[in-house]
Amino acid sequence: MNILEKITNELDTLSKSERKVAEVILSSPSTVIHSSIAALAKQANISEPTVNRFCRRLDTKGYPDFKLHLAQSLANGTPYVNRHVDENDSAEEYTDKIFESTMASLELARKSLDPSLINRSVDVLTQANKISFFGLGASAIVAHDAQNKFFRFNVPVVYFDDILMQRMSAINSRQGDVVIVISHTGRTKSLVEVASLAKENDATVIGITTKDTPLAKECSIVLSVEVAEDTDLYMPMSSRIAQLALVDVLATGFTLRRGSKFRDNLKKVKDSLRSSRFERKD
Amino acid sequence: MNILEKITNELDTLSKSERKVAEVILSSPSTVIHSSIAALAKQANISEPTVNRFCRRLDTKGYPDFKLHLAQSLANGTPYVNRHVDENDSAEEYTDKIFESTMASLELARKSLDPSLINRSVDVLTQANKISFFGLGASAIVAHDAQNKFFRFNVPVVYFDDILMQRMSAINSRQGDVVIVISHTGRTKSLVEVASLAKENDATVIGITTKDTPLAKECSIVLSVEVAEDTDLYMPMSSRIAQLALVDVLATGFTLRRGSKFRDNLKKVKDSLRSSRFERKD
DNA sequence: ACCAATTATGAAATAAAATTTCATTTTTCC
DNA sequence: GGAAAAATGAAATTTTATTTCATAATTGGT
Repeated sequence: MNILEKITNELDTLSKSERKVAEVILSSPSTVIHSSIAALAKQANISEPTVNRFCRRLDTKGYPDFKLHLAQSLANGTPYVNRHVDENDSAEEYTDKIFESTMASLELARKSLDPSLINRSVDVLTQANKISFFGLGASAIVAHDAQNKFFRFNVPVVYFDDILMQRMSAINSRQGDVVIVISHTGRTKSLVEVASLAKENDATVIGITTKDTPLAKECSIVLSVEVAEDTDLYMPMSSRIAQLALVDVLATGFTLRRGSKFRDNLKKVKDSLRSSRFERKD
Repeated sequence: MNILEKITNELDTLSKSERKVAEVILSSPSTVIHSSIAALAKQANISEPTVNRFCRRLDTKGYPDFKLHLAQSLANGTPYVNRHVDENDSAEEYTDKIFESTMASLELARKSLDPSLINRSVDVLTQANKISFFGLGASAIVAHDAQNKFFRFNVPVVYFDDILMQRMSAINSRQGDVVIVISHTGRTKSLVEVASLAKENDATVIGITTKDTPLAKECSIVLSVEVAEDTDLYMPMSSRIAQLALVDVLATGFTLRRGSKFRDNLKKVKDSLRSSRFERKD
């Protein structure tokens, strides 16, 4: 949707003269939005009709419409997109790219989440006798984090990143227990089995995973987190951050549901750490 | 700066006819950016020069320039900002707020990072004999995640979230070892001590923390991650996500520095997981 | 390497859009 | 109530964008 990206993408479908136009625009887009078609044509050393044709090729109605699109792309910097890290990127470049991809993933994840399912999950969680978080690999970190949050709520909560412990725990679960299984791929065999075991033992199984996967099929509630393909460079990156944000959402929902008195309690938990820290001398 | 806000603000300094223009624009700004001055004039039941005067009153150069500003205001609706979760928020509302705050934090964190320090950190990491990640509480999760990433690089890497193990490990460190200490507050006493011990034993200490804190003072390199105040509702939320993104950046820097052959290796690590997963039937 | 066919390009003409000028109307304030 | 000031729109002008069409460049076939 971003016109600047589009120009970059279509660069090789353009004719020679049109490419000249593209280059002038890419090199200083902010100047162009204040130029007339004549000025731009002169800058690029080509004729006005060429500029016009260039605009049309990018699916805009003409030059003024193109400028509108360009202005929108320029507004607010660039919206977050997945830009791939490149072999020769400087530290600044790959830092920017990673952060931007992460933000783009969060944006996408947010859009793909179904609030009514979040609501149901929070319902179930607030009424749980016991909450278990299971994950492996990168998702283990998310489970770990979830435990760190939920244990503050003074609810029995466990987290396991060990297959055997997960199995044992799943088998011991019963009605009223909530098991949250985290897996980006939704295809990790042992986790699918754990989910299945927990379900057989009447626990409510919430899956933080991708929809339409073997794991998703075993869950009572599927919180599907969509993440752009191939953002990750052979390591889980964006997916786990989206999952963590989702855990934040669940924890927040939980505290809201419990009311203000409960939140005072959280403050106490936080304050209890004070003695372990150096004073701030403000 | 936002032209729509500006119109609203200046509404009472406008003349009667100009106000008609303002109302038409405010009621459907997205239509206006595709209208000519004549169309807009007709819509508002006033003449074209009035539209032009209206534009000038808003400090734009004329109608086309005004449309440009309008288009920019419309782009990207709302930039990511910290919006506080409210007592009575619906699931959808607090979900959006959490995700947006997270994105806002990432944006801020990115801006506050110094690429040259990232570069130096990557330098040090690629030459390390051993890498240790230490954190407690929410930062333990970040350390855990970092281990999960760096162990793929086939470098000796450890992670501890236990004070005693951290101390012992720090005391055993030596020249060529890199110790990464993670703490958002930078004031956790035991972690500051661990950093100090590691430093005394000639390890390079990298702190992922807030600058100008007791921990920062003990570090050879401080990667300071700025996070907006009081985003967090008695729990660390945004801070740890920004730290995780930073870990991604370091890991990415590491792989880039090591060249393409190294990346083939990563692929192998990833592929090794295949047998533990259900096949995808695409 | 040549020549038709296709495609790309720009000069000039045309059309569209925006702005200025100026006469008329409306409002303000004594 | 009426002169001065401000607001408004019709028409003229200017600026800007688009279309048309003739020419030039490129491509693909032999």
